[in-house]
Amino acid sequence: MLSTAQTQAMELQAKLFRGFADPSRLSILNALRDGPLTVGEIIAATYLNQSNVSNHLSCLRDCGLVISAQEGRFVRYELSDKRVRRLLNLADELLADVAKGVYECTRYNVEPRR
Amino acid sequence: MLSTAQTQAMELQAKLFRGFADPSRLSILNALRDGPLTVGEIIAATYLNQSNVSNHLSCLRDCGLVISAQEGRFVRYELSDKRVRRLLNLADELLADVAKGVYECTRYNVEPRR
DNA sequence: TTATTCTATCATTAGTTGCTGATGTGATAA
DNA sequence: TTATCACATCAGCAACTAATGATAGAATAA
Repeated sequence: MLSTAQTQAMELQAKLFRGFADPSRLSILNALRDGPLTVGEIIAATYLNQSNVSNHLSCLRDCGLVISAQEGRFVRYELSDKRVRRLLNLADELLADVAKGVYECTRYNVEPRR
Repeated sequence: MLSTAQTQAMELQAKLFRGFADPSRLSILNALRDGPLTVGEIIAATYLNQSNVSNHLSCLRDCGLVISAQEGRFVRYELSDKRVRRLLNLADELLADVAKGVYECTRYNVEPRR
């Protein structure tokens, strides 16, 4: 049986992965793979709007995937840990092999809109 | 600017992570870390109900994270790739360090219900 | 054959989450 | 000071998704 502690650990883990599990957040994380960026630079790199980027950055920061530093009027963000990059790399690798399966995963949200 | 190809790649990646980003699916994946299990064994290990497990397994299989094999009346599931296990391990590691931050990530769905 | 076991699928519902525009805040410039 | 810039926060809506119970199917046992 699952203890409460195990359940909690899994909820935490799920929340961690949720940081990676949205295209907008992933595009932000990918933009940060090459180094720190200000919010404005992230907006330019991702073509998301300011409000949207800021919301996602808050989540990513709260969840420990990125860290931020105020620099004058700007705020600079970067990946918090080498392992965040390694997770992204590992996902890239895995994706290369299972891409076909993922692409065909039509269980949720890929049905043509009516 | 993001090309369509890049956008698609990120949507695929997000979908891949989404497989990990739900407590129920994670509990299934964790149960499978130690080796293959039948659906019934997964139900017993996770305390999720049959329908729920079956739905999540379909998604995990479609997304390439697990593979299945019929064995008589039973269906045996296992992780599809060593890298799935490595992703889980890496997440464990990362979580140990950022657990505090994740725990305090109250942006979504952790507010006390009113 | 019929009954039983094991698993998959489906529809409904309730809850969650991302997006947007408006507003707020803090820092610098004029 | 006031104006402007960079960013954060908030509320509302629209869309998505997980859980459930009912049903269906496939394999074996009786």
